[in-house]
Amino acid sequence: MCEAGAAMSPNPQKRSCVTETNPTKCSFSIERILGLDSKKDLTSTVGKHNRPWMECRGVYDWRLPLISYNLPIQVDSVSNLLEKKGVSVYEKYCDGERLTFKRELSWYRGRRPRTAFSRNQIEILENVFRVNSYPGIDVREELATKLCLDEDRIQIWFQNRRAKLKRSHRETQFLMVKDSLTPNIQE
Amino acid sequence: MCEAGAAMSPNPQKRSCVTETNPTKCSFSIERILGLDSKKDLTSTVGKHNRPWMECRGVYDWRLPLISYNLPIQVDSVSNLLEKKGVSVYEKYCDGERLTFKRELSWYRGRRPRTAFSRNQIEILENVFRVNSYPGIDVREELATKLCLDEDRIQIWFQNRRAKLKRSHRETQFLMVKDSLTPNIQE
DNA sequence: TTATAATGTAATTCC
DNA sequence: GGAATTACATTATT
Repeated sequence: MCEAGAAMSPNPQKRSCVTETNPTKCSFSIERILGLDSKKDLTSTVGKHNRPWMECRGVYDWRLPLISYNLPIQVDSVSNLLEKKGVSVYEKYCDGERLTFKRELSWYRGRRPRTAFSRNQIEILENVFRVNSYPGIDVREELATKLCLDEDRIQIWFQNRRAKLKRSHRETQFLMVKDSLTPNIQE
Repeated sequence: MCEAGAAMSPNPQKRSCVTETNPTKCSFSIERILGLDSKKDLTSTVGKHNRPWMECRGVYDWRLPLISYNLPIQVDSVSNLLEKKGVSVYEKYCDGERLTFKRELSWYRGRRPRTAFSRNQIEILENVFRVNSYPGIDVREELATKLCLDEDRIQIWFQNRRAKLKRSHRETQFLMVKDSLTPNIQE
């Protein structure tokens, strides 16, 4: 998660840095003491969240059958598979062979199914957002009750909504600056 | 994160629901929606902390120019209001009147750019964490030197890491209790 | 393809 | 230092 876009944030560190070059070659021996060279098992203890939608069956079972068919496609990577035309999401769940694939499979298993807000839900959320984009826990709970949503969904919605607003502001400002800095050559 | 408050309660959403019926007939109290009942003055603490990235210019100035773009406005209604009154962006920063407004602004004015730790940094931090999740100032300083990070980042990282660990423990316990209380009817 | 729900986590604030 | 909450970057779904 952190290494993907590592060039994103400007890191004002200007000391001589051994971070990327040779981390195992530090003069002090923390790495050795801690056995830094051992294979990493950092993923074992992380990412365990409460995901009730994974447990339940029946109406709440959003997952697709795991052992129905065999995927007749050979792919080298999950991304290839994902981008392959004609391969439905349903089929993707059914391959149990490849490691990367399994990893991705479990990944799919662990993600909450995307919530599709109804029109009215959106309408109310937007109305509240216009007045207060940072509703407290009480308002969120009340909204959750009224809208038949988890409070978590409310909170996430407001977070995403704030990000969207900020994005739009940024774009607006960018365009304004761009326009103001661009002399109108046409005339 | 997203586990605030009611994160532990799997909400089956079976309550009586007004979502589709009458969205405009909500019984929210104005004060609560507006967040006026629990509004705290966060502005009094602004500037109380040491935030060198706010002061410096040049290479350390991660911010975009205050004027023209990267408008740190979130509440569009207020923003529109001010702009209609001819208040410039810079003036908005200096506005000492509106608490909610300053609250929004303070986040943008003084927020440190998100640090993207490298893979090696994370690896070392995780290794240290396994051995000691409460490193003293000496270890933190040593880590900071070796990893080319501010000691502050180290401290925050361990703080967040402890929170993460605690979260995972809590969720594991929750699942265990839930499982033990759920008789396996399928046998 | 786009919009946005969901995720992980660094950063902030208050206690 | 912990709890809660936020912004931010990113992923994945529709």
